[in-house]
Parts: sequence; C-alpha cells; structure tokens
Amino acid sequence: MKIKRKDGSIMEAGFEEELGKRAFWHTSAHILAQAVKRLYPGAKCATGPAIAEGFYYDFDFGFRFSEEEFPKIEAEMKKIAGENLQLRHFTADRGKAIALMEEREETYKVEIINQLPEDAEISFYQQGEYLELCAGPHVAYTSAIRAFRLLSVAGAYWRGDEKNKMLTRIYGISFPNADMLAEYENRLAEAKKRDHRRLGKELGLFALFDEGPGFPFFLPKGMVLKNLLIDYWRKLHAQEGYVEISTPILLNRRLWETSGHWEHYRDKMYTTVIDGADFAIKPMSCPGGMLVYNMEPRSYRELPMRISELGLIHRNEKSGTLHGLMRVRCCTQDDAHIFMMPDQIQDEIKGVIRLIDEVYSAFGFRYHVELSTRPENSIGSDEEWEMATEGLIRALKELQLPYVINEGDGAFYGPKIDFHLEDSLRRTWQCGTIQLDFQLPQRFMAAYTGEDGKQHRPIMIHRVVFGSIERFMGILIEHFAGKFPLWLSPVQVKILPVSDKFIDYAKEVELSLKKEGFRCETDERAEKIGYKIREAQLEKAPYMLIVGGKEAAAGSVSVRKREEGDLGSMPVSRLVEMLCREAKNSLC
RNA sequence: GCUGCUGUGGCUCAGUCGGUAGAGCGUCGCAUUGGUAGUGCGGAGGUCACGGGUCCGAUUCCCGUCAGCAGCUCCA
Repeated sequence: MKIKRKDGSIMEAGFEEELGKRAFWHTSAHILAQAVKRLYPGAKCATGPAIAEGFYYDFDFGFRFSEEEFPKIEAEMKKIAGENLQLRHFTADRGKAIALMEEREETYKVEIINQLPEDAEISFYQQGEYLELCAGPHVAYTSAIRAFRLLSVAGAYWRGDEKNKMLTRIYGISFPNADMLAEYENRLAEAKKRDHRRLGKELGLFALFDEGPGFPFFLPKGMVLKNLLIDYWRKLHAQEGYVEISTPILLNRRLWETSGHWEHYRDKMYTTVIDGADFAIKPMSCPGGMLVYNMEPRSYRELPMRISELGLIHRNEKSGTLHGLMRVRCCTQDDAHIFMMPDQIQDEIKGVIRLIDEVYSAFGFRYHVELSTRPENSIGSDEEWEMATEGLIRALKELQLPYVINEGDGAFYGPKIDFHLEDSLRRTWQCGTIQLDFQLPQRFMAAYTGEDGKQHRPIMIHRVVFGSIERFMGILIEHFAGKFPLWLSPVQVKILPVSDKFIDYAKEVELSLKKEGFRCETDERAEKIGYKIREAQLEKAPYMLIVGGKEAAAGSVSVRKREEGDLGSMPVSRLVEMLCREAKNSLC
C-alpha cells in the first residue's frame, strides 16, 4: 500500500512516521536474528534495536564471525520476508518467560528477564518458529520488508560495559523496496566524498603519518585555514572582553597533584622526567591559568576576569578511538577560564552560550546541547555539585535552549553544558563546552578581596567554543564539502593565463590582488586553458581569472566563479570591488 | 584498548589458485602557445607496511608487530 504525502510525493505505507520507521527496522532486527538462528543454531541472541538509521543485533556466536557470512544471512532474511510471517504478540509472567528462554538456551535473555521487576508482565513477539523477548513495536507481517543490506560487523560489549564479554554486533538497513535502498546507498557514497580525511588529502590541508598516530600535521593550505579561524576567534574574544595568555605545555608533577589531574586524569597524560623530577605534558590548560590568576592579589573590581588561551594539549587517547582531525592525541583548544563572583555566574554562562551560538550560526552549523552531570570519579561536595548543576540548568532555561541530559558524563571537577555538531555521516562530535568549577579555585586557594574587605573564593568557568581547532576544522571541511566561502578559502583566486605569453600580465593581476589582501596563485604551467580550469575547479578555488590577449590589452580579467561558471570579463578594479563586497559580507 | 576488516609505485586501484608485479592520474623530458572541466608522444618510479615461520621458492599461506577503516568503551 502506498501513501501520498502533503507535498505530493508517494511513500510506502508503514514508513511515513518516525514510529513506523522504528517498527520497520525493529522488525528487520528480528528477521536478522531469526535468519542467524536458522543458519547458526548455536548462536545466542542478546539485544537488537532499531537505531536512527537502520538496526543492529548483538549475538554471541561462539566463533570468529566475519562479513563473509553476510550474503548467506541476507538471502535467508529475504526468504523469511517472503514467508510473510505474522508478528504475534503475547505476554507471560516471569516464571513462564524464563522457562521459554531457558528452553531455547538464550542465556542473555534470561539475564535481562531476571533484572525486570518480579511482577512484570513480560512481552514477547513470535514470527514463525522464532520467539523474541521484546516490547515492540513491530510491523504486522515480515513481508513489508523487501530490501535488506547488512552493513558491517563490529564488536560491542554486553550491556555496554568494557568489563563484560564482547559480542558480535551486526549492523543493517532495510527498506520497503529496492529503489529506496539504492537511494540510501547513493547518499552514503556522496557523504563519503566529503569525508574530511579524504578532502584533507585531496586539498592539501593536513596529513597524518604512521610516525605520529593521532598527531596531525598541518600543510600550508590547512595552516591558512587554521590561522583564519584563529584570527576570527581573537577578534571576537577581544570584543567580548577576553584577554589572552599562553602557558607552558610542560609543568611539574606537584602542579598536577594540586589540580587533581595526577590522580584523576593520569592514564591520559604523557609524562617525562626533568632533573630527576616528574613532569607532565598538559592535557588541559586550566592549572597554568590558575597560576596566572594567583600571581597577585585580586580585587572584586577585576571580576569577572576572562582569560583565554589557545592551549596546545596532548592526551594519550586509546588507539582505536583516533579519527582524522576529529579525535586526535594533540590539539589546540580554544580555552578560556572565567573567574567570577557567585552573582556573576548566570550572566557569564549566558554570555558564553550566546558566543558559541554566534560562532556556530555564522558557519551555518546545526547543533544540539547536552547537560552532563556528576560522574563517579569526581571531587567536591554534593552541595557544590548541586549548586553548579542548577546554575547551568537555570542559564539554559533562561535562554530557552532545548537540551538533553547526559547522566554522569561531567568532568571530574564539575558539570558541563556540551555543544554537539554533526559530521557528514550524521555522527555527532562534542565541540563547545561550558564547565562550572568550584573545585580548582579551592585546590589552588584562589581568592579575591571583596567589597567588604574580606577574602573570598572565586568561582571558575572553563569553556571552549571551537572545542579543538582540529575537530572544528574537520566539521568545517565536511560541512562545506571543501568548498569554503571566500573568506576561508586557502586560495581565493586562481589566475590562469591562456598561454605563457600572458604570464607577465597574470603576475601583474596577481600583484594587484595581493596588495588588496587577497590570497591568489597563478598557474604558470604550459597546459591548455581547459585543463587549468578543471584543476582549479577540483581544487575548489572560489574564483578563477582567465587572462589572455584580450584581457591584457584591455586591463581586464575574465571571471569564472566556482559555483556560477563564466561571468564574462571586467576591469580588475571592478573584480576587486566585487571580492571586497563578498568578503565583507562574511566574517573576516 | 576490544571485535571484525584492510595495508601493492606520490594518489586511486587491478593482479599473482605460491615462481619477485600492472593501469589511470600525478611526476620528469620533448613537441604543441592554446579561450572556460582532461593536447600528443616518450621516460623514470615498487626489496607488494614491517619482523618471523612454512616451503626448493612467499608480495601471495601462517604467526606477531605497526598503521588505517567500521563499530564498542572512552572523549574536545
């Protein structure tokens, strides 16, 4: 059955609503499990939900499972769909439920049932011979699902705990018809083309070498991009009343013991020995910032003090978590520490939220906000944590910013508001964060003299806007698919002489544009003009200037835009005007 | 770190059911001086990631190491 949507397009029934999608993919997960049980009767089923796009199922195969098995399983799944099995729902009490699962030797299911309340009505779905402990929802018949694709196999810990056994997770996607599957696969292929790791190489932005896993190298063009982001950041922070400092990357053990990092963050810190004493490379910039704050007695008149630092930090991230520029072992955090009095908390937090929103909106990013609460491995009293968490919640509410709660994911010294951005495959990455901290000021005995002449303890905010410049660049590259706006393009204008007779004129044009502050390059190679245009287009230069006899005689340039193609010829002065106008409309 | 997969000239990838390898692009040389997405011809370039093992013989099979990819756990 098909449904016509409001916009006139036709959609398969059962797939229109989000709930419909979940039921559809959840049923697909059951079909996967059923196929697996038919082919490998010894396999045990754990759990298998629908996810944002597709579904997965965790199995304990008891043998090394690889993707080579996929065609066999897909074929069996197709067969099950063809059998048009009805999904029949029923409930059972706990004793009966355990008996049903024990009979099938589904030990993981038994463990799940054992953790449900004693008197729970336990819900099951049955399709043909396959019985599944499941709350639903599902589509009515397996035949609704016509196109399957198993995507990948990965390890996943039972119940998400590193200490538990690692199960085999199979990811898949399914659709009501083959066309929709093909469309999905096309979209995935397109997304892969804008992967920042691929574009970083193609566009000469950055590089990673075996010699330094997780330690990215910035190439000349990537460096231009990085510096442009930093210029923009500095200008904005100066406007917002921040001052900038720089603290060393290597500091002694005593400092890290005072801050608590030696005890709570040691496994991620690189250490070394200097003159017989332990030193650590900073994984965060805050302790250095504290030393600067504590250099001299502070007055309430100086607060809030907004001290920023582009801090080069190193963290020993697990090898399996590294990912291009998104997850690295060395990065520059656009950090700032705000020291303030208690009655300044709300305004400061709101100020930072607005600043982050301004930056993300300027780039056209969509983002979502999470509030991370107290983790297990934390320092400080219950009251302080409650006060800090309440403070963050109040600021979010006053700004009417929607957020989700991320239980137990705060820093060891305080709760935080996290800002998450999406990459091309819709995976989200935490970038901005605002952390409220009562602990470090105490540990470092930070103080200020109040209006009352007495000594008081300041409160501290740690915050980043980009997060790390590396990660932000990764998101930026994928967001623009490498086609940066004029102000961010490493090469803004590519000058292409029609033949080497016109190189002199091309250089003349180049010089006049450089005098206006534009980044340009002349392609002096003895290649045909069509070839040079093609290469400049692949380099994603926003402007190309074709210059030959006509232009040299008239003092003009023939302008070609990356997105719009040939714009015809114009005097150099008019081009400069046009470029200035476009640049002014952006952020530089 | 864990599970599975991958690792062939600068790049993208073929290939060898075990007998030391090939294409396109790039690069270099020569010719061509061109008008809005690839000019032609020729040359150079690889101990097939690294270290062991099996074998008459390993890039190919096995083990280990390193790095990468997809997830998990963790996190900016």
